[in-house]
Amino acid sequence: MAVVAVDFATLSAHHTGRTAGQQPEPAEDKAHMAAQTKGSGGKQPTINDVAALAGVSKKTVSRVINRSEFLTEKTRKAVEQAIVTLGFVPNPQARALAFRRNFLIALLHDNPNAQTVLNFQQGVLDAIKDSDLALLVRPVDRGSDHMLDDVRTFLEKQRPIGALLLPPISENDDLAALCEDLGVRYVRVGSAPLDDAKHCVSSNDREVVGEAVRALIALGHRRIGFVRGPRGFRSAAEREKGFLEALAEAGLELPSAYNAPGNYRYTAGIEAGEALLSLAEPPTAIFCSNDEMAAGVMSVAHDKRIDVPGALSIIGFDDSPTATHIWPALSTVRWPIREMGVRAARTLVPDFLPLASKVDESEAAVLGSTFIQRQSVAAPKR
Amino acid sequence: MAVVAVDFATLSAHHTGRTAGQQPEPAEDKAHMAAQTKGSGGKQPTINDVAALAGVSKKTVSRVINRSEFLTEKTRKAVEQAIVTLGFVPNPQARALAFRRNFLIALLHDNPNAQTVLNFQQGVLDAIKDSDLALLVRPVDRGSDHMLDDVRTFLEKQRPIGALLLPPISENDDLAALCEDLGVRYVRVGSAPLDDAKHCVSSNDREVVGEAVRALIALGHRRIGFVRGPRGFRSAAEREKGFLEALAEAGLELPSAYNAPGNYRYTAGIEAGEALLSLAEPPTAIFCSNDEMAAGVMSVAHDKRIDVPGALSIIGFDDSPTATHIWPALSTVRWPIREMGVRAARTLVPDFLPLASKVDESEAAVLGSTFIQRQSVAAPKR
DNA sequence: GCTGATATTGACACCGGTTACCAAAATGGC
DNA sequence: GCCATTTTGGTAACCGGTGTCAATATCAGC
Repeated sequence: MAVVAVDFATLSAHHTGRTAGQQPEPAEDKAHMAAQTKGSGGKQPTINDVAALAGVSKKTVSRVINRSEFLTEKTRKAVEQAIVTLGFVPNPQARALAFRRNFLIALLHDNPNAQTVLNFQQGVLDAIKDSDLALLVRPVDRGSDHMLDDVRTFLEKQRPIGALLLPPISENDDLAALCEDLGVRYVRVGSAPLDDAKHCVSSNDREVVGEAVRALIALGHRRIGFVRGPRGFRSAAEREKGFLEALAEAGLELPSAYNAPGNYRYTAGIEAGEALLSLAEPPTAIFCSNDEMAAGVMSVAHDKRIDVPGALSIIGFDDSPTATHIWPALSTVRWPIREMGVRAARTLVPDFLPLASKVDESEAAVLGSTFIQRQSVAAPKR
Repeated sequence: MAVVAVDFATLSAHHTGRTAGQQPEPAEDKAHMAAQTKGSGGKQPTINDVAALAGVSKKTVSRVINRSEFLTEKTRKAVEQAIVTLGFVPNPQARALAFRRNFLIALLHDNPNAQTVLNFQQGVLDAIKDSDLALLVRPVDRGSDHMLDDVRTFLEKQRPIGALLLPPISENDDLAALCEDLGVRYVRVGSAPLDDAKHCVSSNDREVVGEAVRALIALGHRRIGFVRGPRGFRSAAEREKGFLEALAEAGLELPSAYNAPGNYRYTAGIEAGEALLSLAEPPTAIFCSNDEMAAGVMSVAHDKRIDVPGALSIIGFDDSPTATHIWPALSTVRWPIREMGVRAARTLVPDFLPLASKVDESEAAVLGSTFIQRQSVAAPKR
């Protein structure tokens, strides 16, 4: 399931049977005939048409297309003129076949946060804009038993040059190993370095969470609660570390009652809020590992008529649309996701991108998240 | 900009100049060599390898792949065995070239609501799961002057079988005409029929908005405000019509002061809220043309200490994540977007999908939106 | 004007599939 | 058992590009 760009007739080592896919086959070798596009007034011109019109060989036209340096200006001009005249556009499939390599990169994600995926995608597109590359987007079902097989099938079918792995599936080492094994490049995106610099782009979530917590402490908060992300997620672990470090730095402790479990969902925020705000001595501030849970905590506060931020400060993480839509607007940490998309693409396929957009080796592979102050945070009441 | 799946070396009638795309060409015809994937222990098996192993001709293997009906069970078994043994996966590019048609459909969108795009996308994927098709996703910059040219270039390069147009760009007739002209099938998704049944999938927003408004009236609301969507959007017009019709039905009028402009953004909701709630006689209920603006209105209500829903009921539209994350949870209209994705795909390429998923001609092309009651609505106070 | 070196260009095979067309084999009616 | 008919498999050409490598054009130097 969840296949964005897949499913050529399935006959792989992994799925032996014939697929359910039924194809119209009125008579042998006539399959798909009914589906021919009409085109507006004829076929697309080919490289041969261009060659004929320009009075050169198709190879020369190919050279022009691929910007070979060994061409007379005169020849190039003639060919370009012919190309324009005919409205020629090289056939990507034919090029891919001849090059023995396509021009695709894949974006694999299993992200609950749609905005994150689209922002990252936008960054990738920014990066590959002036290249020959195209992007296939493919959601992955993290929960599925055959997730790895699904991805394998996808990669085998599409054979992209490389794959971009968004968290949380970027944390899956088997997935990285699979890419490696199939000879598909990969770059993992994470909250912290997940791999060597060639295979990873990350942000400094931990530090910035610390910054946010220090801001709370500076305001005078001493009783600060924490809503965790799910166990086993690197992002969750980083956020927790950053939180605990900042607390320790200030000589504060986290009572176990202040440490609420969560799974990044709104309902978990509700539960955590109920638990934390029912305590005899509730926290005056709560750091939530993502915005959705923060929204849950905040609605509990509203239900309980607890003033935010007067009686309770709340901080989230992600800077999702929710963060600005809820009231009061949520202080949160913004992940430079679009920028990470750009960086990830550059790291993945530096050799296919315009020079201008290549990764400067001197740049750190870690991009900075930002703590964003909004109305959900204030000094605690006396 | 905003190109998800594009950009083969650009030399089209529309962009004559050589692109900035720089390619590594250490020596002529050696381009891209450095980028060869290593593959894990050798090349991918081809149809020839399968044919050799199975002791048949490649044509026979091709027949197996394409499920020709004229084959002995014995032959088929032998070929399938060979395919499995070698782990053969047909090369999509080669197939596309030979078929003179690729197996791509494109999803064009320019949607502020990321969740909507991903949900729709998921529906499309559900529909094409067992087919040979793959999906290219491409954001479109509605605001750009050369939007049409960008799309044209994209379609010419990728030559997808068809394109799915999501609102609001689905409302652009020029875009539909462009597809028609290029021989690319298309299906437009809208809040109301935008085209004939072959080219459109829509929901019944108008009716459901009416239902929502009638619910308000039934609760006793008489002073009902309206926050419009942007002028020129079909979706906005439909919602407004539904609203006005329901009001008229009940013999109510919409004072012009109760009719606030909006552009689907949160800030417009804030402005509308400020305006409506500052009136000497403010509305007791406000219908907002989308959730984001509803969130804006709600935060103004909170700022003004107006109790929601006690003193003010609010209804949104979209059932975005925001609707459930804000407090109190927003009553809204859910658009059956995933289902529409399924339907749109079936309408676009019925001849490429398994029989089971073909559109039943008897089904209406209009899918039902649903009014969802949540906590933001109650009877008006006396 | 000739020679050799170098820059440009083209002929041709090939990428991995598919179709057109034909031949061989199997089937079946008489 | 024979011939017409149907099923099956093979050969060659082709889809629209690119790689190889040889052929041709250009040019500096003598």
